Amino acid sequence: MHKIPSQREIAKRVGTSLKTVSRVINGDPRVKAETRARIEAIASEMEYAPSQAARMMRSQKSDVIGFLADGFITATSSIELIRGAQDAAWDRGKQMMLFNIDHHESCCAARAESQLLAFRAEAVIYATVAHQEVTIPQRAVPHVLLNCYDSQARHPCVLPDDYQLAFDLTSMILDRGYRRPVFLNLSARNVASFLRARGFRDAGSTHDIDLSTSIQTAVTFDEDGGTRFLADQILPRLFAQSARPDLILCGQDILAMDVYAALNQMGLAVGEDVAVASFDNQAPIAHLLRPGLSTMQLPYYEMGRQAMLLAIDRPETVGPTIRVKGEFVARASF
Amino acid sequence: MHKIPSQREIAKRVGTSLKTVSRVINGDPRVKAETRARIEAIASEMEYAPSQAARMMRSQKSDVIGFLADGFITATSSIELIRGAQDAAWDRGKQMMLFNIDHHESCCAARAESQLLAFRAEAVIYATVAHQEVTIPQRAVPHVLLNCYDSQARHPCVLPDDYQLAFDLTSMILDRGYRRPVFLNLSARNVASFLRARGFRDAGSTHDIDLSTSIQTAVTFDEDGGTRFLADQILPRLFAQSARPDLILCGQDILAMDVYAALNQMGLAVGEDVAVASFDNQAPIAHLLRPGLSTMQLPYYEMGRQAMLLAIDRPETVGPTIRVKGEFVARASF
DNA sequence: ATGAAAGCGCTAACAT
DNA sequence: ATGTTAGCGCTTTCAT
Repeated sequence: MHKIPSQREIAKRVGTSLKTVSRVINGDPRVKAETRARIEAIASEMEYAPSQAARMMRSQKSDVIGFLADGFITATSSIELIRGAQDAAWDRGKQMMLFNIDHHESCCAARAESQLLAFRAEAVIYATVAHQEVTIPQRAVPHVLLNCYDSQARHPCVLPDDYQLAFDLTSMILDRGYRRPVFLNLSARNVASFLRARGFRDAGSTHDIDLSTSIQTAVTFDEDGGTRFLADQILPRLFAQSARPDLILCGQDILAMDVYAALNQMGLAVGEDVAVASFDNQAPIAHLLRPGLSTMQLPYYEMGRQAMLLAIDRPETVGPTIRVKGEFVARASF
Repeated sequence: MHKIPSQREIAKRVGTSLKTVSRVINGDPRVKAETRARIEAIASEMEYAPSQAARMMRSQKSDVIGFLADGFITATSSIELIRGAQDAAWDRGKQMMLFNIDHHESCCAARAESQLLAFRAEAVIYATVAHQEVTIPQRAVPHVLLNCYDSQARHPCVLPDDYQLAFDLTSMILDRGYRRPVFLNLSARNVASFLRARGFRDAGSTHDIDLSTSIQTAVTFDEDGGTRFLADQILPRLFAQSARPDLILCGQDILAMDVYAALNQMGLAVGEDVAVASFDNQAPIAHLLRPGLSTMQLPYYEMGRQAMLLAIDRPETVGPTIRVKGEFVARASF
């Protein structure tokens, strides 16, 4: 276990002043090339590494950005948010500190907050697993909301453009000639679902097709809070009608899994008898379903990046709402 | 944007010495109750928050543990590792710093390392997505390996007990009366798969059943590095034999998805005509398959915790290998 | 191009 | 029970 030397110790060994060493370490050009080389050699030999603590203290800036992930991080989505933010922080020479918090246990959030205060975090990103409204009061430290928005717009925020995602995907569907798409949406309690339903409907209007009756909620919650999908109840009903759907649009990839199963059970071949499309939360599922599921990928990585850039560049407390578009990933189901 | 006061400023307002304030902040009991109350009141009124930077500098300890996540964090498994470590750090008053690195881009790992040095991290956890062997030389900062082990055992490590997982699951299968289980394993390049195959076989031996010919590799990699499962090729062959399998054990939940599909296609009802069991990587899949998939859950959360505890409590560089057992999650497929 | 001095906020060590 | 002093490692400011 080796003790990391200080600039003073390097200065002593090199026979120069502390300040000159500091200049070299910080890449200040006003040092004679020869002196610089000597110092660099010795520093590296002594395995010098600057002390962030001392730097923070003296310069009064921490280069730390906090990331509060609210709700248990289990979904792939949240990881993409984190990765995007992490990479952006990294690019800008900032250090991101991650905390999993549970909004419902206030003690937990409070501890995270005091940690971030102790590190003098310059900004905080508050991210939720689902696109939702939250209530975050104004704070001393600027906050950026990620995948959520404040009820009173007190903070800048970065959101998936769910309306546009649905609008674009539906337009693509109609452009390819499908005429009777049905949207199996997630719970309408959900902001994303609400926006997507509107995007779906509006894209229909643009093509002179009334899709307002082609939207169904295909998920319920059982007593113990578990999610249940209803594809196997809804689809047989739909296909019993005279005008059968030609495409099933699923609110989530995992719902698509159920839709595939239900369609198979009904003797329908996905991609041939009926097309399926979805919104992408879980790449591995979309990839492994057969035929591969064509999905509108949510821009979580990019959202994470944007949030971090806002956090770094906009010290103001209020700010813009950024909506990020998705990217369509074509596979074989549609 | 409020400037956080220092202990000195509080001392001035209260009319006491700096050190007394320090005592109160740090919960030192040797302060008159009355003085303590006054200081606490003022501190809270001034919104005092201790400076971690100053603390680190003076006390020469950082309370920071680094977490290097090698390979892109996409799998649910990695998040559980991170959550476990995070929670343990938290409980012990440590701060965890997370970095995603890509082993193949050395620049990236180097940057993470210098960051951790700058923060004077007390230990580093190096975690991989897959259970594998790695080569990590001895370092100045103690390393704990998580989900991987050093080729020369130079570091303590925490691993899933894949052998035991398979042994226990297989024993359970045989105890319940199944006599012809088949193990559709992942690639044998994989350490976990290798160990599980042995556990499967040995559990068979314990029951006087030879399972050594009941193990098949059910995954290949296509040119572009994508994974392909072979359930639909393997299963029909197996079921064409006179002695049909009575249970399919899958190396991964996502493979089980394919197995369900293949069995359905063959007109076999999972849970009735044939049982299915699996090793759990992706809870949502296991939960949503119908019937629900019974899986041996990998102990990622617990592994993360253990690794963090090792990192905190064992400053030595070398150390033990900890193998963590899984927990069986019963659903309806077996 | 180089250096000296001060001080960031805190705590360890040692008084009183 | 409380206070004084010194110094952690660095950067800022001001000299030379």
